[in-house]
Amino acid sequence: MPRNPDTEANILSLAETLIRKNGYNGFSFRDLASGIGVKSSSVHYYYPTKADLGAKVARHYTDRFLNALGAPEDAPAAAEGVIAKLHSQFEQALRKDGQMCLCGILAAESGGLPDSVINETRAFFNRTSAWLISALKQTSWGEGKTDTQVESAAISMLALFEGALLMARANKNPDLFDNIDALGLIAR
Amino acid sequence: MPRNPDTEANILSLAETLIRKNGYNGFSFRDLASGIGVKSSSVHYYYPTKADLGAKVARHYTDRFLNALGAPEDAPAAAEGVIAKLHSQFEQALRKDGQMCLCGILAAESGGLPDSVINETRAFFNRTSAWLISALKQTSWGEGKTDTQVESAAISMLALFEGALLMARANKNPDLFDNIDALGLIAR
DNA sequence: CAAAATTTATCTACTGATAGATAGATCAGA
DNA sequence: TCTGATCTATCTATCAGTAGATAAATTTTG
Repeated sequence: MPRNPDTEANILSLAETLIRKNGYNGFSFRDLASGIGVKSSSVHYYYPTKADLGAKVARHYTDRFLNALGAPEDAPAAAEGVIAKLHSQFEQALRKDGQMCLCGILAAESGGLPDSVINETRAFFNRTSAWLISALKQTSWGEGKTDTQVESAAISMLALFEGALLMARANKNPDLFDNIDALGLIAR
Repeated sequence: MPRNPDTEANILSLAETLIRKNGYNGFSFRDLASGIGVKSSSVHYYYPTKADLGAKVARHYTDRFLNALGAPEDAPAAAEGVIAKLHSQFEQALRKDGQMCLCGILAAESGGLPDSVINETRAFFNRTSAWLISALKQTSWGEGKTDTQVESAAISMLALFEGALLMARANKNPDLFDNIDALGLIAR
């Protein structure tokens, strides 16, 4: 039996997959353990509690998501490009076998989650909308718009993408995600 | 111990509340039983399996939602009015102690739900978007628009509302739902 | 109408499976 | 030999679901 130095990372990765498929209440330490070939006590060794694991999965997901977006200053100069960038970022989540955005599903379940998990979920939306607001302000569309207008567009855009993921998933129809009208949100 | 003839309805109602708070995997027959003051076996008496109960909760919710919308022919004549009607319908869900749309949370969890529950969830989106498409086609905004354009706007609108509910809930900030820009989706 | 049969609604008590979590042993490598 | 990582074994609590009893209400029948 060779040692596997990647156990910790494997747990985190599988936990993300399972949460995005079934939600926080839809997986167990035993699922993780059997999925990567260890015992459930070994999972507890790296992540003492489920809340601890959930919070770290969310943090990891958020960091990766924002890292892929890059610095707001490097965002496309046209608002259409900013939208396209965010769109493709969310679309990757969906195409990778019909998965929800991790924080979308956590937000839906947030009524009964441990505080640490909710806090990380909130951080995802805060950080992503901050990126979007910065990126949109730099575009020519953003010129002459008030802060309130830009913020409203940013939040609406995030909501639109999250909701479209939700519906595409329920309908088992990823194409639905491509047919949404995000450009309408910057039509005025 | 007086008999309670409303047990069946009480179960359905509490099940809806609990699903909207914690999700399908976040409540148990025992939660229902203790919540309404019977034993869990009595819950099984009315709803043999959890899948059965889940599907009936979803069906009941969808019927109530569409009934409140009324016939598409009776929808407001202006597209702005149609949007306002749908908006207020979703807002009620949120204001009634920060709850998600039932089918929104079921859609998020749909990767691991029984087929009967998924089917009812899908029916909610199909029926609601059908209403919205019919209602929008009657408006002056709908004149001259192609079927594809109207359908895209309708689906985008539903997605926007569902996603905004999600975010408002995660942020424990219902006001977020009021600041979204649904009118942008009919700006062109 | 009144007795008998049936149905309805609830209970107690239980099953096998699974949940998250913990204690203590073991084993490999520095 | 000490430390990190994994194991076996177990705990308590809870899960969905079932069996069988029971009391009351209802329906059927003589």
